[in-house]
Amino acid sequence: MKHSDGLEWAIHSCTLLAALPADMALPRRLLAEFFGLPEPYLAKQLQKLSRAGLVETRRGPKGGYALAHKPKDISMLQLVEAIDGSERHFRCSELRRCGPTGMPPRQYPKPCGIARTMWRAEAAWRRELSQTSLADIQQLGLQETPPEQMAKALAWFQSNLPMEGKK
Amino acid sequence: MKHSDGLEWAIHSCTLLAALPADMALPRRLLAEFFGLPEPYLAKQLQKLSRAGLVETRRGPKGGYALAHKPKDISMLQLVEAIDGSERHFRCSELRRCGPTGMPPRQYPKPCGIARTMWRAEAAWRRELSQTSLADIQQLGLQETPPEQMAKALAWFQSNLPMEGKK
DNA sequence: ATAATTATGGACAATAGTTATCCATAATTG
DNA sequence: CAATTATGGATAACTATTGTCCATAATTAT
Repeated sequence: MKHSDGLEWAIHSCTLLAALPADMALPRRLLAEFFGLPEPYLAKQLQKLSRAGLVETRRGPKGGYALAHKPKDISMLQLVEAIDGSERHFRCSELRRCGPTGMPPRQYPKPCGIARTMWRAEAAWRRELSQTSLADIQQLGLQETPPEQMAKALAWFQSNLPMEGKK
Repeated sequence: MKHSDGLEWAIHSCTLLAALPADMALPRRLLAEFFGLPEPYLAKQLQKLSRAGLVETRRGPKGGYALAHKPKDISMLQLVEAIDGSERHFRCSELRRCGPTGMPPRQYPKPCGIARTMWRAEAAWRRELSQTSLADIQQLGLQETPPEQMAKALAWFQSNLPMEGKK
């Protein structure tokens, strides 16, 4: 019972994209290098974000990934569901219908109380996640990133970005 | 990202144990048969419950499993953690320290905002689970079990229980 | 047009986690 | 002593996650 590592990567990637100038796309090679992640697998996560409509992609030179919406309009829940799916974590296999005393389905109008209880807890979890936006995350990041790293990151991008480096 | 099937089995098993007379233990063979589950693997789940101190075990004839506490004193959270563990679902791999711009650990006094956000949501999930007891689950079960199944189950136990059947 | 850059999606392999079984052992009851 | 029952270790099958590679399609700049 754990989230995939890809989820963490995706959230960090989107937080970084959120800091980019509006019209700019970041190629995944740079994304992967910036975080020290395996590029081909990060690509899978970005594809999921793309299919979920959370990031836009542009092919070709000057292409890459960019947020499809403003940071305040992307919730953590959307990111989580894009990567880990939106299926419930607890699956009810209708154990009450199994075994020598089980009855046919129509005898059970409601989902079983155990499942309802587990699902209620999941709903509370989702509610929390839906109330935090990428803008909130970005805000936290800006507050907590050491100034030295901020400077280092800026410099790194300036010397690695496809355009500005060579201009 | 899903709970193990064993969790569902464990919760159902405990709900059944909750209905037993106080001094009675149910052998796992009967537990497995009642729900139509593979006995050796169910045994693993019961072992986890036992190690967590949620069920008591008695070996030998007339032995088996019984709740270690009153149903109202066992929370769903305890059951979930006994089976699926109490580790956080979201693991922070400190991505902010990775890559060409990462800084040494001491530069980051607090856990990263992304992790804190994910953990806040997990806390909400835990809170819900901790507020529901096995007694609540039992109550739901009693309300929702079709009367026919109740009768069938009673009869099944009477003819299969080690003692009363042969007396 | 052509060449270079970049994302896409499918196939595939390695690793880890879950599910499942078996057995020798220990404890208890009668 | 014999029967019953849980324990814990070893192991195997299965499934999901993690990770890589490649042919293809799209876009940009020259």
